[in-house]
Amino acid sequence: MTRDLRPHPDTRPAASAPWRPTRQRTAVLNALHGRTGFTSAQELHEALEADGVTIGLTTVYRTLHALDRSGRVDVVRDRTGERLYRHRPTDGHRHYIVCRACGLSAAVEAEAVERWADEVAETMGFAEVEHTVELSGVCDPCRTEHRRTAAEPPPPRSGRGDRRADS
Amino acid sequence: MTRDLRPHPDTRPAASAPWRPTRQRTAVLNALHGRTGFTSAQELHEALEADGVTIGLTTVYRTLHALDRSGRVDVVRDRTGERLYRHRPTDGHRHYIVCRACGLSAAVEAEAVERWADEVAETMGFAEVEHTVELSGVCDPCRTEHRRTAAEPPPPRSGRGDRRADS
DNA sequence: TACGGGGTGAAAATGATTACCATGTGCTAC
DNA sequence: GTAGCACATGGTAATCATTTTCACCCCGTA
Repeated sequence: MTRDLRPHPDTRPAASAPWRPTRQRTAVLNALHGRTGFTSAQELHEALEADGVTIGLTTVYRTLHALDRSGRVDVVRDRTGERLYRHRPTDGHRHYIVCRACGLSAAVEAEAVERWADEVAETMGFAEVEHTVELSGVCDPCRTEHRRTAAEPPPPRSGRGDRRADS
Repeated sequence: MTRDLRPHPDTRPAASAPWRPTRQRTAVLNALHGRTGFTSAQELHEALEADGVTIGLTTVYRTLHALDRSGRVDVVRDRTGERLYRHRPTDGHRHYIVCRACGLSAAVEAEAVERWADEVAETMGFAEVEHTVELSGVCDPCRTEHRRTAAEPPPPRSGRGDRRADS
């Protein structure tokens, strides 16, 4: 029926466990810093293996989870529901707009939304409110390119997260 | 790797096809109107079968898809990524806040977010911008109940979407 | 050296969603 | 009413990201 939502026992103990910077964890972290856009766990795993890093997919997922919990990465979901990760460039909660065609991601100012979420929570009498805001669209370059190559969809430029328009 | 994002050929033709109100489609629609909260396709299917309606899971998914495309239902994703559907009470794009404990859902005023999204789209040079806003929390009743029954998590009151605090 | 607590990862399991495809059903023209 | 056709249906088999399992490794410490 519904997937069990309780934190699964596999990752839960880490809540209080010390963070040991193992070879694999460091590799994941580095890989995340290397890429500037959003990346899926699977992509990350492939990239690591391609770079000669021996690491299990399980470990990638586990590490990404841990990073998420400790707020060191941002997570979005693409339209298929797949989770995409990205190292959090600065502190604090960030939101992004992602190009559906090329994966370009750009941080956006979301103060307004944060305030709105808090407000809603209060007026509705909800506690422990979490919010997810996902913005997607087609960036300018992709749009113009698309106009040129009428028929085919714009070729994904260089993987999902290899470009950026941050800062 | 990444799931194929193209609209799959199985449902695509319906884009221009007429909407035939078949027994199954009517049943799905009725079931959606009967429930006031968000419901997963699987839950809906179970409920229908329980009500004596013979219908394939495939058809439920297909119908929900069609309703989504035509804007007759709202869709959110729970934290596992599962899609939850709900009939759209009025016209226009609506946003909700959903209780993680009991499934209670309430429509919230989201003008602010809409405006913000449009603004962001424009300043970032993105077109065809879509936004997803998901708010979840713990509603007041669940909170008090939880305080009383210390240990166990608050018992899901009556299925994911059987309560509401709309209007 | 034995022990113990993370960590790791291959393989199997899970579970929502889709694809396939043979069959059904309701119009419409004749 | 019946043939033809386009849309619909639904069982079953994939897909596919993510989890779980569990045996094993690594490393600091007693």
